[in-house]
Amino acid sequence: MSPRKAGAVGGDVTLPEHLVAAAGRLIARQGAAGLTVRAVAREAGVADGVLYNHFADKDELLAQALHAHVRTVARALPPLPEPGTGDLEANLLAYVSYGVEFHRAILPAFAGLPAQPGILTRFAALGGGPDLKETLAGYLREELALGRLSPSADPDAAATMIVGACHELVLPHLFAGAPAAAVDVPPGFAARLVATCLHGIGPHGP
Amino acid sequence: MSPRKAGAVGGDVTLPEHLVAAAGRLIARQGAAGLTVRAVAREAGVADGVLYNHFADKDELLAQALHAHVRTVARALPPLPEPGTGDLEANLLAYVSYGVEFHRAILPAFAGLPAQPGILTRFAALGGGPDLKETLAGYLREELALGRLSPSADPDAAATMIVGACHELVLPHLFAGAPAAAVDVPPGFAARLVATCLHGIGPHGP
DNA sequence: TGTACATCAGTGAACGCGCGTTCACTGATGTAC
DNA sequence: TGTACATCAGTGAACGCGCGTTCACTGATGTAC
Repeated sequence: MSPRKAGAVGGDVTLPEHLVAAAGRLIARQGAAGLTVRAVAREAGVADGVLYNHFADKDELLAQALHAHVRTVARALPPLPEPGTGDLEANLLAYVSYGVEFHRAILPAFAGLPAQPGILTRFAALGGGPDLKETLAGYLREELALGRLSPSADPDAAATMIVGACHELVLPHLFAGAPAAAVDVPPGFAARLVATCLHGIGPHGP
Repeated sequence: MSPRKAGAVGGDVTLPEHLVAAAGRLIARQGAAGLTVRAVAREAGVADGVLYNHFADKDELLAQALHAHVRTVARALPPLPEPGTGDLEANLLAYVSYGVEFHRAILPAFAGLPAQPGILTRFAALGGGPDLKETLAGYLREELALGRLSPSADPDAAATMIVGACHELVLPHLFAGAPAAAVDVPPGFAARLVATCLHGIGPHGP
């Protein structure tokens, strides 16, 4: 009852998993936008058409590979700080570092995808990725409730600015054609972002 | 010595200008990423191949159309405030409004283009677009020199956060497949961003 | 145990399509006489 | 002024290519006897 096995699928990995992993490697290397099903098949070492035995179409395979890629990246990052623990400034710094690293690894994979809405729709149907802005806003709301922030602090506005800054440090490189790995943040810049957010730039500040 | 005129080119507009304008209309409507040369020719009301009499290839035409689109958008926006004039908070608010409007109009046109580096390279060779982050940083540097900001204010960090927030308000819509026009910023959110940037969220703030 | 057969996931050549691009041809206009 | 010709930008059918997808075929494995 067992039919033949695919050429390059080894061990206890199923062929769909093998295909998702191969697509994920290509996504990490060159983004999801320009991928072809033949490139995925070659990377996986299997026949061109085999993906249609396990996935409805190319979009479904790439959406699953994107989802796996995002989870892989998130797993490799250090955990985010808990409200009320440790130094506030250090915690915000951790959020900024996390955001920059996360977007450095994630944005290149998504670059170009707005032109292919099918993949994004299926990716969203899989639950999408973690929402860093909402996570940070939640963290700030709790710190505010704990009295560790100014009573007039605005968690949503602050989270939008901090996460936006993380985007801003990565995005221009994508549009300049630079490789994703070339993104480097000047030493101390994250600390300057945190200090600006904590103390403000207005004339009444310290 | 005058050969025939293109079908739909009227008045004193040259055919290259007519093609760039047609491509610009399509870019404003649906972005540059999925455009085909046939769609541009149909929009312009001319033959498919005529663009190759005036442009090296598709990338050159689209890069010029993008450049024209960006200039058109920038012309339609109100001028940015000058350092040392008017109310500081109102000036920052003007920068935020400008940034949101600018990105709302510009980002959809560029969505998907990182997958087509040729267009971006040619666009950059045309001088690219205005660098809002650098413009805002320059403004803040002058306000700092005029003593209208805290002496410890960090213009680059603040500009990165403010422009990043403008991106952040527009980008998620692009990745959710929403039409560009659907981007709406909650009333007063720009003011909250400015207040957060001016006064900070730290426990020592007001 | 050994042999013949049935199963069905994997295979990869082929299909249809849309793309960017080319180029032989068209025809409106200026020139020559 | 009227007629014949030369010019050359515009035209659009056709080309070559790569894509996503299909499907008749292959062959390793389990089953029957």
